[in-house]
Amino acid sequence: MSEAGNNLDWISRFEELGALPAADRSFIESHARVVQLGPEKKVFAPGMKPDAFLLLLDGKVRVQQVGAGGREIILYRVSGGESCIMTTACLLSDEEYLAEGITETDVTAVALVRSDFDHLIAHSPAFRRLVFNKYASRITRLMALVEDVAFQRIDTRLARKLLELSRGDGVIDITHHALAVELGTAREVISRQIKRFMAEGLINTSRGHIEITDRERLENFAHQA
Amino acid sequence: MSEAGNNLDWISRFEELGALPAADRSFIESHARVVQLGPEKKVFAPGMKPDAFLLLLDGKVRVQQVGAGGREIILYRVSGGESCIMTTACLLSDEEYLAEGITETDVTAVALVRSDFDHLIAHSPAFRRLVFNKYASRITRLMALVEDVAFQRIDTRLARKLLELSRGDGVIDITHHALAVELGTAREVISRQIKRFMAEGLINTSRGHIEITDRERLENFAHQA
DNA sequence: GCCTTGTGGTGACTAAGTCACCGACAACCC
DNA sequence: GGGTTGTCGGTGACTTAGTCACCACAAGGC
Repeated sequence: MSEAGNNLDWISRFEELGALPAADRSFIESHARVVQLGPEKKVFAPGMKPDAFLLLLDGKVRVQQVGAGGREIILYRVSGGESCIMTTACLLSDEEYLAEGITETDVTAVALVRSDFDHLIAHSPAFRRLVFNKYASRITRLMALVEDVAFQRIDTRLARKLLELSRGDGVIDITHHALAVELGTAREVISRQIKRFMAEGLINTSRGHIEITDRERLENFAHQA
Repeated sequence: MSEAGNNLDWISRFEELGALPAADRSFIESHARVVQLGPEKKVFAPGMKPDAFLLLLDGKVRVQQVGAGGREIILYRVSGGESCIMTTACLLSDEEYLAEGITETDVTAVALVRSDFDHLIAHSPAFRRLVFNKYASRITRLMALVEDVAFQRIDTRLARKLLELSRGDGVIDITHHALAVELGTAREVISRQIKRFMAEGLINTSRGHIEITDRERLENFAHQA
């Protein structure tokens, strides 16, 4: 974890921070630490307790859970401009992390130690809004995830995930294993489903690579039921 | 929804409210509405938006999601002394309810309209703590639920649920269908698992009734993996 | 008595997950 | 180049979970 200088102009890049009153902005500027991390680094792990509030400026962090049998599932991702609710939740309720957070890209974040976080929450309505708006909408997303896992067929879930991950050109670079982790299932299940999609002519695949060839029919799978 | 007088002494019954500074307490007393509801009433449903913050004084509300195929799963319960995060989340982020809330007993609650809620959040650190502590710990519970649904076998999950629901005497009055809703699975799956537990001598059952006869071995099922 | 509703039991089937293994291929070292 | 190693993906055989259709029985209303 390397530290960068404190006098970058990150605060203006971060739109919602830019909207804060001048007093809050200068409080943050003088108290926050800017932190940088490479890709595939662990930000936190189960059993740890957060010591600082984190605001992502740039990059992406995935938060995933590891089950008993070693299977994993991705709960959500935090990207530039957002804070991690897991961290906020644990800070607020003084609990341990249950999941792990892993950087997926180079990441730049702002860290505020607990006492500074408490001070801002207490004194800045704008900062409170910034923290709790995202926080709240993440809860509804988590509930939607429960429904997804409990009730949706995996062909539906895989089709959705492929569409979500595909860039405009319908190309995805990902392994079957990584897709299994996205959905919290087993690699073989993904492999077989991918084979079926390919037999149907919906996609083309090669090692570590998937190409959507019939987006329309794939969307039919995604939106069924 | 019937209204009771505003001058009950509910505020002292609610320990965490009792800890609030006098100014906050009197603000709540003068602005809050006390609401009473019978059992099995819908408090909110998917698509609605909350218009007031709710603090449960007495009773129990279950929050559950209905999936596409009509299957249901219970996300969590709110009981006396707690606020409903779903409501708080939707208030804070201006979103619609995704799940439904149903009273399980007679319920007494305190309702604070949005503007009064905002005022307290802004001006009372103690009220903020009260709201967000529970809020935060509920998030970690939701994540644990995701793991449970995604990775645990249903014999494990059922054993756990039976132990959780059993009173001290190991007696539970519940139908197979209701158990299926608790776990987000199908009634037949529960019926068969119950049959296996009975064949193993772990429980005794009759219509709408389950009795744990070998708690120790049932706990082995619950704690496996 | 009959009829309706709620409850749970069951067989036959499909879907999903597990286990064990294997082959293809890429990366790396020598 | 050849050899080793690790990742990636394919597959058969099996178990577990969920679905579908139907039936039997109990409780309560009429």
